[in-house]
Amino acid sequence: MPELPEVETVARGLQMTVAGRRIVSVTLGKTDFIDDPSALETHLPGQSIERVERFGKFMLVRLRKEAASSTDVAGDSLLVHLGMTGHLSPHPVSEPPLKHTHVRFLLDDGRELRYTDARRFGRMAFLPAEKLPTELKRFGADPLEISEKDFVELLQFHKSRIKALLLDQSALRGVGNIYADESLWRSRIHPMRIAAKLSGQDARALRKNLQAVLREAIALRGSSIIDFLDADGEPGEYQRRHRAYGREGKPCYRCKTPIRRVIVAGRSSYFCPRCQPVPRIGRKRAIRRKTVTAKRGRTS
DNA sequence: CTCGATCCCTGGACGC
DNA sequence: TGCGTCCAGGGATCGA
Repeated sequence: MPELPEVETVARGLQMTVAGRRIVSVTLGKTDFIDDPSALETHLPGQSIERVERFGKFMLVRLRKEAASSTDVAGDSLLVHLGMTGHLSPHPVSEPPLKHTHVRFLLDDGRELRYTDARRFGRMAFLPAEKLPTELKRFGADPLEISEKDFVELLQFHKSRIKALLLDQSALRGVGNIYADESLWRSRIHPMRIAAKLSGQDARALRKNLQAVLREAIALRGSSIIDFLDADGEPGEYQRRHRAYGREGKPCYRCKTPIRRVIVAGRSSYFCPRCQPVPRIGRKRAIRRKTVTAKRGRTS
């Protein structure tokens, strides 16, 4: 579940370990998660890794052609999404590849940058310089950089549930299920509240808490629930700090009320029913839905 | 615009 | 031990 803090951790690690290296060749395994596999084989060999950045939940590997005279001009890039189980890390070529290794970039120093992804929920795409700006415009603001004014307006203009909005990459880039739930718990906001109906005070608190949660998670190298390891293969520490996510039935850290789980925007959402009360409208809706699903037979 | 449902994919947890 | 089933979940897509 790499979200913003995990991807930031991996990107920083790769920046330290592979920036400046030249890609010698590309070896592909399964390619159904790659936009245009042959573009990787055609365009990557010979280019150098100028730097590795995070963009939302993507890693943006900025490349530089051998002959390029200046580093100011944006070059081609490789966009990598780790999905649920993706790993991107350098290994000595002598080391046998792990199971589910689908892409190997041979580097000019005798190492290989390997992409491993059991579930192949990740994505990889080569982006020529001229296509990068258009691609990046599909995404919303970085949650760590968005101003208070912009954040409050973003909420005002959306009638969706706040949880769905937080997860919407075209609204905010990088927030996933864990940090959405954690920031809502800290802000005492129920995940089903309508974004536009939140008070300005709630909206401002949510932004502050979201940013705090993300910064703290980055400082602890992210959460490693099951599948996530950073570029050095070290698990993150933030999962020990989770106050809502994954804690169904366990007591709320504030009020001891058991944490509950509901599905919002198709995702498990953990919240404290006492600290994060359901708004009146949401309550009516929830009851109506319950009646309907009871007739149909249920899913859990 | 926003919603839910469905699909993608594999491995871990759990029940028997 | 082994098998079947459920579940996790980001994102694309489709119909309501």
